[in-house]
Amino acid sequence: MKELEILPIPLIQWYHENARVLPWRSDPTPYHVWLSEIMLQQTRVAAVLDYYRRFLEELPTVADLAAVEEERLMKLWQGLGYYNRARNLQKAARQVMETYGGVFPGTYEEILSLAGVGDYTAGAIASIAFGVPVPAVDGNVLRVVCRITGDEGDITRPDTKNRIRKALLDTMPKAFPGDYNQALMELGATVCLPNGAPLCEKCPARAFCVAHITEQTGRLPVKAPKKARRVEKRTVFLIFHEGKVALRQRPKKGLLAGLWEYPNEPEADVGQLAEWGITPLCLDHGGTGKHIFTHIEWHMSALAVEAADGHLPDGWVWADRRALQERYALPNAFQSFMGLALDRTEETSEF
DNA sequence: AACTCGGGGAT
DNA sequence: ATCCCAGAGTT
Repeated sequence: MKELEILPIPLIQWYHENARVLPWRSDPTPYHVWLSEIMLQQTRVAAVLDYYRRFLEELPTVADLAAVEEERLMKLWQGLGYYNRARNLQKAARQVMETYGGVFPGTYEEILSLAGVGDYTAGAIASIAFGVPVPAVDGNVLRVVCRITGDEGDITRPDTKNRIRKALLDTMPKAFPGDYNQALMELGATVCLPNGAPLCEKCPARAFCVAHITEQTGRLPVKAPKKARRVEKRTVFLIFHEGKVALRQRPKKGLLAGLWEYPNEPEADVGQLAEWGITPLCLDHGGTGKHIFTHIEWHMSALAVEAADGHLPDGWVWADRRALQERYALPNAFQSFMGLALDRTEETSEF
């Protein structure tokens, strides 16, 4: 592993010259670093920027986050995905308030004990916000290290990840662990790109990178193939009455847990409305939509319904246009029906 | 170890 | 279409 011993100085030099200007780098308090790291889990920098700004604008401190209404929290997270990150974020904020008296803990083990914080995120917060010399091994770091050292290990395997974490711990510059960890990630995000398209001419490790020298960047890192998605057909019901649309809340666990949605069922028809006690006055096609999750693909066909009266099953709500836009958190899966819903809802005085 | 959990941008 | 992203929690 002698490549990792040579790496720190040229990499840190490169990082100081090429680091992107990012909002969580300008004032890296533990709260800022933590929030950014949670938002950045499996999510690109570009997708996070606006969410990060809006979130801190409304919830500038850990205490604010601990106290905010869940419905408002989910609205702030709407569209970012992996919604349990938001719930765990608040759970952890309450841990910080109650267990640590409102002061963000500074050791790797304490940070790791927070909800939603795993070994990567604990390492990132500890090193960046507190200067603790621990690695932060994400997908970028695995790719960079496997290429530079010519590691053939399957990066989807925990033992490969643990081996690389240990190698980094033994070779990282202990004086500036935060910059080193961020430099590894920055290199992976901007130069050592995936899918065999790295910009090796720009890489500070090009002189000693095993994958570059032996022309194996297209093959490394080794990664086991992932399982195929399953397709689900769903019928979506856009039910209107007096300028409002019917919404229901999804179950507390599982896919899109706790978010609001237009009622939908697997391959249902108008008969479904009777089961809900809804009398359709007129029916239209509401268009179609496709949404691709990581492991599921929804093919949706919508029915637009004008209801004869205001009756709905327990727990469902009538949302006017403003509530649809500003109150209820809907997943992006239903975005293709938003245009029709907005057309057929009205602003009302209620909220 | 395998599975679940979003959404989007790049190729 | 496929890959993969500053991964973590559950089973």
